[in-house]
Amino acid sequence: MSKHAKEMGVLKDHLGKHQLKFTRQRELILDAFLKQEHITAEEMYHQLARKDPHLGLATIYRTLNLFCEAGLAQARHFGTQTQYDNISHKGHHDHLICTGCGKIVEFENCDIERLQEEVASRNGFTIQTHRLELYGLCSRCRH
Amino acid sequence: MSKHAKEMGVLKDHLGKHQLKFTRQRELILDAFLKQEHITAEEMYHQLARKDPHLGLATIYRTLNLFCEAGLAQARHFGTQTQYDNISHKGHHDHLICTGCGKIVEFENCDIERLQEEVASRNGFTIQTHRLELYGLCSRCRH
DNA sequence: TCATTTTTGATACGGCTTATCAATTTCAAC
DNA sequence: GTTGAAATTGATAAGCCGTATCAAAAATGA
Repeated sequence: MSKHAKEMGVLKDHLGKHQLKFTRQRELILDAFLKQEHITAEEMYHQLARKDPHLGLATIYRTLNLFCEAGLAQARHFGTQTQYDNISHKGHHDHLICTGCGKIVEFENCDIERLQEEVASRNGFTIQTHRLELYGLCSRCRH
Repeated sequence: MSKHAKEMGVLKDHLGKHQLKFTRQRELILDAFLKQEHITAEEMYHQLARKDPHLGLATIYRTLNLFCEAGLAQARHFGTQTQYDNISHKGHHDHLICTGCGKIVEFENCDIERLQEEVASRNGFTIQTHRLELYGLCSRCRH
C-alpha cells in the first residue's frame, strides 16, 4: 500500500465523479507532488524529466490544476509564478520579512490562526490554507 | 498645500536618496494613486488617458514599482494581474479568497493586527505593512 | 477486442510586464 | 538663463507564464 493512499483515494474519487480517467501521468505527478510542501510547474517539470523525459509541461499544468479542483492542492501567485501548495502538508508557517536587508524569519502563531478561522467562518468560508507576511525593519536595519 | 503633502514628501525623499528625478508624470501618477485604495496599471492607464493622452503604459508600471520601493505602495498578484495597494490608506484590509469561484471578501481584524505587532516586536521587527490572505471555499462553493 | 471518450504532448497563442533605445526632460553648475 | 551630464519618457519589441489547440495515443466499459 502506497504512502499516499489517502490522497490517491481523494484523486480517484474526484476522477470518478467527473468522468475523468486515471492515468500513469497523473499518478506520477501526484506522487511527486505529495513529497513537497509546495512546488511550481516548472520545478516539477525538471524533477520529473528523469523519470519520464517525454512528460509535457502542459500536462503538469493541467494536472496541478486538477489537484486544485480535487482539493489536494492550492494555487498561489508568488511573484510572477504560480506556486502549488500541498494542502495535506502540516506545519504551515508565516514570515517576517525585513525590507531593509531581506532577512526572513519564520514563525507560527496559534492565536492568529484561531482568529483567522473565526473571520472565515463569520463569512461562511472554510479555510484551506493562508498566507501571512509581515514586512518591516529588523532591529539592525532600524537605524 | 496639497492634500497628499506627506506622501509627496516620502516620494521626494526617496528620489533624493537615489539620484532620481521628480517629474511631471510621477507627480501625476502619485496624485491619482493616492486617491485609490488599490489599482492596476491598466486601470490607471485608462484613468489618466484623459489628463495626459500621451502617458505611456510602461511609465505607469515603472512608477508604480517605484512607489513600492519608496514604501508608498505594495504589489500584490491577483490572478494574472498585479494590483498595487495604497499603503497610506487607512484600514488596511486583508482578503478572504474563494478558491472555487474566485470571490474576494475584504476584512479587517484588530485582534489579528495586535498579535502581529506582538510577534514582530518579539523578533525585534517594526512592521511597515503586511499581507494576509486566507484561501478557502465560500459557502456556495463548498458542495 | 472494440468503440468511445478522455488524455497527452508539442506547440501556437495570448495577456501581462519588463527591456530597449532614441528623444526629451530634469537639475545642478555655471 | 544656459549648458551639459544624467535620468526619464514613450513606443514598441521582447519575454515569460500559463492556456488553447489538435492529431495521436491511452484508458475504460461493453
